[in-house]
Amino acid sequence: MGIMNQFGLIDQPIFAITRYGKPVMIVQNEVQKQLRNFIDKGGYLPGDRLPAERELIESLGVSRTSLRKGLDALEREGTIWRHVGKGTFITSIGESSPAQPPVSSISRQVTPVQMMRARLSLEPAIAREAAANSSAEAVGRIKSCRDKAFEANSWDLYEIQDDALHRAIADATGNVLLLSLFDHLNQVRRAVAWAQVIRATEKPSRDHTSFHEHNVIVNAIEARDPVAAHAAMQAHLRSVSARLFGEI
Amino acid sequence: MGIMNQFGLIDQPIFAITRYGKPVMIVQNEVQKQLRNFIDKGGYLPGDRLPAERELIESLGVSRTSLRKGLDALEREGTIWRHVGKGTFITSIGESSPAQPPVSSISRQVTPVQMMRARLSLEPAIAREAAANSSAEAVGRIKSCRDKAFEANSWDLYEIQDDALHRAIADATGNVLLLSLFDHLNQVRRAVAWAQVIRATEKPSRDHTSFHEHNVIVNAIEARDPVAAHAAMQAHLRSVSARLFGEI
DNA sequence: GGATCCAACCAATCGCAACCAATCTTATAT
DNA sequence: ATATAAGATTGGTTGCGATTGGTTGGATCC
Repeated sequence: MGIMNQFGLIDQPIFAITRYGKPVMIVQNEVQKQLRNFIDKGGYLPGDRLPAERELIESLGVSRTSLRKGLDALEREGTIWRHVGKGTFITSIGESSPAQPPVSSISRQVTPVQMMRARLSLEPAIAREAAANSSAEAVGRIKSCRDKAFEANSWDLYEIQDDALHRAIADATGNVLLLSLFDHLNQVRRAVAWAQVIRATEKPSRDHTSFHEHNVIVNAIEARDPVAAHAAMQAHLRSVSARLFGEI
Repeated sequence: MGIMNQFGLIDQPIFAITRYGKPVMIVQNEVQKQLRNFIDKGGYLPGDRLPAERELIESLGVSRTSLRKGLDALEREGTIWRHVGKGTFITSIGESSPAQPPVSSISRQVTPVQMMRARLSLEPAIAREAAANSSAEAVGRIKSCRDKAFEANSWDLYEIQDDALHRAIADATGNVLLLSLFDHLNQVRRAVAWAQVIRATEKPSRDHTSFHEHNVIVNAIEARDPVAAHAAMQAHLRSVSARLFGEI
């Protein structure tokens, strides 16, 4: 390939001096013209794939070196787009798709213990932020959730309200990003819980330790005590963890 | 599945230049388009089961590899879900997740300070988990990243290597979910940083405080000292934060 | 001397086929 | 009738060969 400067390939002279002293734009590589023609006549639309280079050199009757020089120009210009192993494509507008792996894929790989450790990594910090930043209305919503969870008369309903409580806390941070992280975690948690442990362990004793723990958390947040909120949430999750696995 | 890079599947052109200024909405996986069409024409309703992959490749006339790539996209998008031994199903409304808002939306709403607080909420905990669980190979990768960051001779390159270092730490937790949370955070961070602060602040002093902080973190992880790792990461982020905002 | 051509090689990707593990179905034994 | 085992089906994974854009070095031509 040619020499690179900071803008790209140094390729053709931009202009030349005729014998009569009049500058003339050279504009294009001969091959470049052929390529443009080939694309137009061939009816290629945005997104379409051009023939492979090794085929093009036969269609156009040029060497691969100069073909690639022409393609380089077209790519620099933005007309085409190339990628090794795939081919050369007519440029089109696509969404930049960041493409996180789907939750189902994650939930398949993550073990219940890892899930618990992830919750322990994130949720106490969220409780701390909530204590530091929550508005009065947010605290009100949290307390409402706590009460509904307490009054829940079925195990399923309790889980729903427990979910809502934890999410209300994340919402109380006033930090969209933290809320988004919590939601992401929670989505995976639902998938994992559904597929694995929870249902296997005993469902009975809607023991009141969780309710007490909830109270400690909510009180710490209402008291705007970040350290206590962090500790309370950590204790709560450790308690849940202990019930599931018998330890951390 | 295709090869993953740190952003996801390598697939179609990420961006393109509209020479005529008119954006042309195109490009999904091609197969993805076919699949969407197939689902619509086939009258599949939420909860219905799609034909097996080995049948679909005949109906659509594509290879199983690329079919699965299309299905991956649809699953990530939430329109289908799959389970080994059962099949592929159209997502039913009940179990459809609340649809995470796209990264772009979040990055628009989140302030740099909130971003920093989110990092402070998650990354120290990740460092702790890394110290507790990292394998020897993982530590090696981390140290390699640290060295590359140290040797970076441009600010841009440093940022890239710094990114890689932090991600290597998240990877060292061995916890797919934590890694996924980190990636989610990082995606938003890139969008926010790009749009707002970072570039506005001074770029000069590649001061060595960050390098020293990196060393402290890496050493703590290598020493398998979770508490120290947590503290070191927290100190590092506080230091970065101080440089950006002048305080926490 | 510089551009061009050619051939060989590299690395990313794709298509294919075989294999794995979870699940469902069916047959068989008690 | 129920329980258990064997087989079939399904999504998930891996390895191989072919294809494709990217790169390099030497031969050739002006």
